[in-house]
Amino acid sequence: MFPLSTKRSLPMALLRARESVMSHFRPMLAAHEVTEQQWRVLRVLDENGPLDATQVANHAAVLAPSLTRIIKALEDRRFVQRARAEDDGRKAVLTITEAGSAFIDAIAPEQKRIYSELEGRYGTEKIERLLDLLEEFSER
Amino acid sequence: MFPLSTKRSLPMALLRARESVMSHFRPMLAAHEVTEQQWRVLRVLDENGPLDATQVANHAAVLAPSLTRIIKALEDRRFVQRARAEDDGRKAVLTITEAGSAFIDAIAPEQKRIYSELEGRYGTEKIERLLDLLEEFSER
DNA sequence: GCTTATTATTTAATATGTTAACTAATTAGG
DNA sequence: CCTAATTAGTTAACATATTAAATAATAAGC
Repeated sequence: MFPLSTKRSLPMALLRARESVMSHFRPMLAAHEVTEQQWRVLRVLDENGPLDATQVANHAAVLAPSLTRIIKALEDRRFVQRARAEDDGRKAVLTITEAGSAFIDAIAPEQKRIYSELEGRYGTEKIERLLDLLEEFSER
Repeated sequence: MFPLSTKRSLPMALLRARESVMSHFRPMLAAHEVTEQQWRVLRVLDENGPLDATQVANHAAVLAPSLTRIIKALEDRRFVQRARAEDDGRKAVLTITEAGSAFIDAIAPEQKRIYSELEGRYGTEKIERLLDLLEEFSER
């Protein structure tokens, strides 16, 4: 009934599809010397304004320990600033800098071009269908 | 047109869904002290008989450098044996041992139970639909 | 046959994933 | 208030991801 073979395994299918999709973006990221996760974190901060670390971790789908290291790297490049929340001394409020925003603006066109290429290859409708399905499988 | 926001990003949606699905299997793997990747490699060898390293890497969706370490770990537990291919001295032929097969047989029921639970939650049809879509997005 | 290119695997270096433990700050209960 | 529990973030330890370089064996071309 449920062969559970590696050929039709949900975790592996998700892994393969992700690897396949990411392969299109990787050269772009490498050319600009950012990792995939650093890029995600930066975009989250650019789109959603200042957030505390926990919120960034959730939005960018990285774990807290990874985020600590990622923020460190982004601070070194002056793309992100860190501050303590006034109302809660435990929280670290993260803000993207001008340089960070400029960096995103410089890369965004490339990213859009690649995404458009994917839409051309698979069709917008199919991608939407996949996104909808994936969302259903994503409990938070 | 193409917001490309992190909210509707294909790579992130795939990541989240995978994380969500894996969260159901992780406790099982931890209880038996295998990593997800070791488990994948072991199953590939169990299902497809002796294979060389490159084939295993492809089937299990791990990169060659990772496979080297994974095989090392599986050898230490006597779950896998390594040998040189007679016809090609570069190839490493990998074989699952009796202990390795027994290990899989011991865990497989748990794995099936968890998978059935997922099928109950999302419906077999929806899972099949997702698997089909994911396969389309997986160029090799 | 000898050099060159290719292939299979390993090693190295850096970054992240994952779990657990730890620190500091805040909140809850009595 | 004061202690216990919770929360936010960091650190630690180990495994994997990723890219590049190294090693060894085979194949190709002349």
